[in-house]
Amino acid sequence: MPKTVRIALNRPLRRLFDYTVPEGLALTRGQRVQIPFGRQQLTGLVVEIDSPPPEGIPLKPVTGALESWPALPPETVDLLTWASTYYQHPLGECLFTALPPALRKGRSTEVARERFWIPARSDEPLPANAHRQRALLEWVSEQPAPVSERAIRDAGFTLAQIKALADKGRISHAVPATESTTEASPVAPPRLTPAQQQAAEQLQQGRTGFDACLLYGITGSGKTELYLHYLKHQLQPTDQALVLVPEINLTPQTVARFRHYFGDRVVVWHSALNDGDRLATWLKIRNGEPVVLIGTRSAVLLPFAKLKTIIVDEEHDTSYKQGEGFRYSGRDLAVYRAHLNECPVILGSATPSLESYNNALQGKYRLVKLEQRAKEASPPTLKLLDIRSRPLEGGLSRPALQAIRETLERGEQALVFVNRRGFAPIMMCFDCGHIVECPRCDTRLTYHRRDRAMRCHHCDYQTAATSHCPKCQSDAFKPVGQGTERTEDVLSQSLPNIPIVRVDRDSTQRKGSIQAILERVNSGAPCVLVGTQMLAKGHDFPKVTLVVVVNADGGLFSVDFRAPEQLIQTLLQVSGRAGRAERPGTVLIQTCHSDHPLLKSLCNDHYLRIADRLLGEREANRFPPFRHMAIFRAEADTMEASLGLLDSIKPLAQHPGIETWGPLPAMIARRADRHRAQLILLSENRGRLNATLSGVCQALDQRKLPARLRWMIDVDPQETG
DNA sequence: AGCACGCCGACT
DNA sequence: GTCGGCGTGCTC
Repeated sequence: MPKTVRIALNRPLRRLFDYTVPEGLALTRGQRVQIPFGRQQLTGLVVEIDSPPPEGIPLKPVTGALESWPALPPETVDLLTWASTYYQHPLGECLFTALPPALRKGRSTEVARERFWIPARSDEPLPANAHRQRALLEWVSEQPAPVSERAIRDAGFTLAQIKALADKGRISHAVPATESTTEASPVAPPRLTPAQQQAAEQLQQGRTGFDACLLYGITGSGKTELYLHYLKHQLQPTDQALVLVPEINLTPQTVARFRHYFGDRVVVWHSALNDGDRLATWLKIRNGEPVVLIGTRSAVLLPFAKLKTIIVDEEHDTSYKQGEGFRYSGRDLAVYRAHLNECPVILGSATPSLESYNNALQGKYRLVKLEQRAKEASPPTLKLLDIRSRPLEGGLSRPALQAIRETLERGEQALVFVNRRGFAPIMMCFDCGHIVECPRCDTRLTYHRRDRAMRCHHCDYQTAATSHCPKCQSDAFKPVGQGTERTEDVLSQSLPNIPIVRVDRDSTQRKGSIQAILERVNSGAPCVLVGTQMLAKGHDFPKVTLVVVVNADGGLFSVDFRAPEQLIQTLLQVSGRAGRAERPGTVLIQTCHSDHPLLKSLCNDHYLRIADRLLGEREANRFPPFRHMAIFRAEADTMEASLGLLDSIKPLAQHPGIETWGPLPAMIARRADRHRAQLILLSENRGRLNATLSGVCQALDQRKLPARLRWMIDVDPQETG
């Protein structure tokens, strides 16, 4: 009987395929193989060896292995197998996300692997006319060994010349020095303030093996120093470490800070890497080189061989949750990975997610607090500015504008936070009441005055702006509401000679432009920053002493149960930009609801007290984290089709201990001409919820659905609209 | 997801 | 007559 293996493919199939193993081929779990599939040749991953062969199906043999070693080590396969079940996403697609693009489609690791050469002891003569080969040999002998092939070619030699010398045995392969990723010179850990020192000691007092810590450190308390200090103390020379950061925080400054302490050990992983860099970095990780990897969400899936510490910075950040396809949470997988590896994980934030904070309260995570700013400056003072029946210009009230003026007169900088880009979120006719909508979505078009365009922020639709109402031709056709462009314009008019710097997705599209902007701002001249969410994340503006929040009311009455948490987090994060240097900061929050308890507590309480209250509300309503949530989403050409599909699966989901809500149309019911609906599942019991999801998936897989009717599952959804 | 097969409409 | 639209079914 020939041996058989079970193979996962990079296809949206919730099943595996069995193959026989040809005589003499040894396969292990996690190995890449070439296999015949229908009439195509595909790359697969071995997930089970010596699996019992299925009855009555003639098996094809594996064509061959792509490497002699497993591309994914056992721990990584375990992680992704668990994730596949937890998030109800096909195993093959999960596993393949842990491979760099080049390896997903059967490219060889050998071609891509950087070769190194050293001169060899051989006296085989070179032909008299081979002067390039002679020159190459001489050049290689002069370089510190081993010399990378890249360097040889950069020095003006060709692959043919290298090969000719290698064939004559005059040069030979060398194992690349793994020492290339050690610290250039030992640097002492960063100096800590007494408060940081105390927190550092608590971090280090974790039990051996798995240990999860929630580091609550207010903005400006110096969490990054703590991470650096911790890694310096914790990491052995051969260990690997993973530092997860939100995309926007992965700046050259952050990397430079880590490089200062860890030199060439620091390696980055983010969406802007090209396929070549991705493969090279992936191989480093896989080869067990002792890197300190700073990466975004997907870095948690890399095939670390010697992972000994994980840090998740800004753990509350919603961008850790993948919003499509394999909808995993980078933060939650980090914690599970620490479990598998029996290593510590630190979740850091000034505004911890209610999920993590609850875990800390339950004793699942240790809570370490750092509640003092590192520099002398005291925390910013928050003030509510009620704007009911106050005249506004570009969204700014007189007192707010006056405060900005005074800040500038003191030679300091101000930051204005507006939560929408563009000029105005709505264009409305004051004669007929017409509002311009997206033809493909149930949304309003945003007016972008800079390029005279109307744009949908939910699909790629865009059209030229008109000066008259497109319906009744009236010229009483006006922008309504605030966008960053409008606030920028008003500030330019009110504050002539003062630079107004807008920071949003539109103004920072060019690569590196945000860096240029930040450098200019931090050079220190008085200026006003106007921007969205982007400004609230990661960047420090030492000269900013005033933050104005144009409108805080958006999140106060939202239907999304996470809205209050996210409002508070955003406001505190943007507040944290103020007064980072010696000068204390002020935060003015414009609102029409200055007596709203949530906003009042924002000014009076510290974050954990607010979090306690919000958790209380979540508990009273049996929302996560007090029950587990999953959403079935459907989209189709009609709402009837979407709702119909969800209606038909609802009985399958109605098990004891599972509550279902809906199906209901999504908050934006039509998006890019697709009609979307959702069915929400809630349960106290994670296992039962998961089993229910599995059952419904199986039933749906067996059903033949029209091609244009799509469904998906979102476990632990971030957006419930 | 691919890819093939198959069955109808509108072109040289 | 055949080129090509995309509906359906299958992949160990």
